[in-house]
Amino acid sequence: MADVAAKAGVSRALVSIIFRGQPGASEETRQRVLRVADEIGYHPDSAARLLARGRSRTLGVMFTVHQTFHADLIAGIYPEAERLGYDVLLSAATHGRSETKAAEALLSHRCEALILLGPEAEAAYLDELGHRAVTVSVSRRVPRARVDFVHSAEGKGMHQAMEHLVELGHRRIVHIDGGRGPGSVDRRRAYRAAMRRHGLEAEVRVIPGEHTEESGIESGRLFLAERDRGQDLPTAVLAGNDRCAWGLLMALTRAGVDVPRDVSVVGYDDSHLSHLMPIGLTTVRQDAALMAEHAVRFAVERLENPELEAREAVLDPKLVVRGTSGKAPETSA
Amino acid sequence: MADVAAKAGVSRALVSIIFRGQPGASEETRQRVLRVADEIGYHPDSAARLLARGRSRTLGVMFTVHQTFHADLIAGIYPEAERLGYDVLLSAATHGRSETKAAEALLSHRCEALILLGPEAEAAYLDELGHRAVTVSVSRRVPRARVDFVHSAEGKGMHQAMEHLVELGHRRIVHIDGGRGPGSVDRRRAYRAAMRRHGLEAEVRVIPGEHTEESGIESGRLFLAERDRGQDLPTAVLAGNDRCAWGLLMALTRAGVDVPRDVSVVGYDDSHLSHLMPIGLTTVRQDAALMAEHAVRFAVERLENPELEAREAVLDPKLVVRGTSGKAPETSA
DNA sequence: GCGCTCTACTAGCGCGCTCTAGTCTGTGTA
DNA sequence: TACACAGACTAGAGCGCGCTAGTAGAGCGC
Repeated sequence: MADVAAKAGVSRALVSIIFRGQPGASEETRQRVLRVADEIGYHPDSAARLLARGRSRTLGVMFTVHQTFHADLIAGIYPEAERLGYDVLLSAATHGRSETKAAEALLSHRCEALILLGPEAEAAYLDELGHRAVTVSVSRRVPRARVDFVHSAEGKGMHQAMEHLVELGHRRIVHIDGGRGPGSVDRRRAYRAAMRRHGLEAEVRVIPGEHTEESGIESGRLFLAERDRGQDLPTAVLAGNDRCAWGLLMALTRAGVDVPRDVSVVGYDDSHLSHLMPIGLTTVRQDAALMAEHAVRFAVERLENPELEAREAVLDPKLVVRGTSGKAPETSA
Repeated sequence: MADVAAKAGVSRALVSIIFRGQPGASEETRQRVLRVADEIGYHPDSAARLLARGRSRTLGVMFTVHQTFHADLIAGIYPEAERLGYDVLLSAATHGRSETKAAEALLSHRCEALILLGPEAEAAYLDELGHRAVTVSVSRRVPRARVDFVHSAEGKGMHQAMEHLVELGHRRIVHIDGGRGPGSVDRRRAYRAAMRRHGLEAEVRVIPGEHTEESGIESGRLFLAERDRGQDLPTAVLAGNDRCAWGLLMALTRAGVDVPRDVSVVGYDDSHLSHLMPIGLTTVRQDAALMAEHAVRFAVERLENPELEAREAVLDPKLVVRGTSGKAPETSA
């Protein structure tokens, strides 16, 4: 920067002004300085800028690397952040890299706010994060923590899915839950409530699972093993999310079970994968772009007005009926 | 930091030493300072650290958000980077956020090296990046650019796949290519060479595509439309990558075409999705963990020894035979 | 001529840390 | 006793910017 200033015959301060796009420099000088900078190959150093300015205008996003729905969310976060003049940095949690590490990395890189996509860490830790920086949790409710919360109305989504299945004549409806996964508790509860409402209390069955393909496959194997022992298959399965639904679909299909003739399968998320299945997946759609937008806006608004309380946005999900759900098999009535 | 120093009754310099884990502080003081820091909630500010140290020890990784193979690579990058004492920052290219933007973001956040996963930007731009920072390209060859290159031996992979198919009696083998996607050129070339070698020049057919599910679906539709017009289906298809193979599989399966009885399908990558298909995907395996390891090591080695020339690592891919490839239908001989 | 405002620009402090070049003890050695 | 030396610690410069407070000069009205 000093070199640019010297070569252009101005002070460093003016170069600074020009690179920040601030008024206070004549058009002529501006052009000259920019040209000189380009020749030298000068790019402002954001570490120094950050340090001097005290603000980074950077949002940190933590996600899970194989969670396809997160990819959809990320795609939605970038444009909104850019619109509001914020940078975005990503940090992934993977097998072998805890959420804690991912979050700390973002924080130490001076992200002003954290957007956590479906965090599974302990509530106490999330609350701590909420005190260290503006924090938004997507999909995972963290009660009593200083954390904004964006999610879809899990209850409504499950309700729609259940109505759909019951209308198709299903009674033996099983739910594979999402374990510690975000939204799981609410979905499980809504499933139970819906079953009860339809007088199907006796049929309630929740299989512990998680939001992975493997979990779906495992549940599928379980059903098949039960069938081989003479039990009936469920007529419909409400999976914890699309990935789980997919795994289940694979397991059933491989074993010659016809979906939806023998078993109906319903997912959750409507990640972009769900219409890329052998038959389109009936699923509960969460609008990723909209959720991302809300998350970014929550973060930015609280950054610009620290007085603000943590808020909650509930978006309406919508059942998307595709090919994996159909009439209940007659024999099962 | 000053607060910690004051409260612990030492100088800032000593606090710095302790937080860097350097020798030069007694165990007793060390404990005391750390305890005080914890009480105050002090975390070292990496922007300032970075500025003062002149080095960030941070690797920037650019990836494409929906490219599942990239997720596998990222999962491999973290542990290796951590082992070598480097931080990792992620920046995604998406629809609406160009690779240029993603890369510039990393650079302006002071990443010392860039690891580009399957970049599709112009070679000239990649070369420019190579001059601005240590740069490693994974999967995409950039001739004559100052960029390290990690990839698998595309030729060998395609060779194995072709031998496999020919052995199964296939002759009408079509290749859906990957367009501008990384490795496409080499794969296309290897496909042509293999066809020639087996005296199948007349059957050579390359369908322009890309590394997406959509591309696979489209190609599938094309084949089906041709069949409806009386043409024969190909007996085997070598897709550009797993995602493309998957899309193709979906399109064919939906139309009642049996894979592998009627058509064999072979993918490329062996992303973690490929064994999650209705029937396991026969595919050419690229070892993501190993590629990631090489990429990180290249970057770090060149950072610590700037004299080093850009290098190339070629890893041997390996055909993984699963369920989607089988004997050629007899009628097609 | 004066004071005023406005534009174009500059001086220099400070952001929070690292790092070099020390100082100050206490201990072993000739 | 004198001297070297290691260990524990500190002073203070400097990393590359942003920003506040300021100056110099042009233009204007009276």
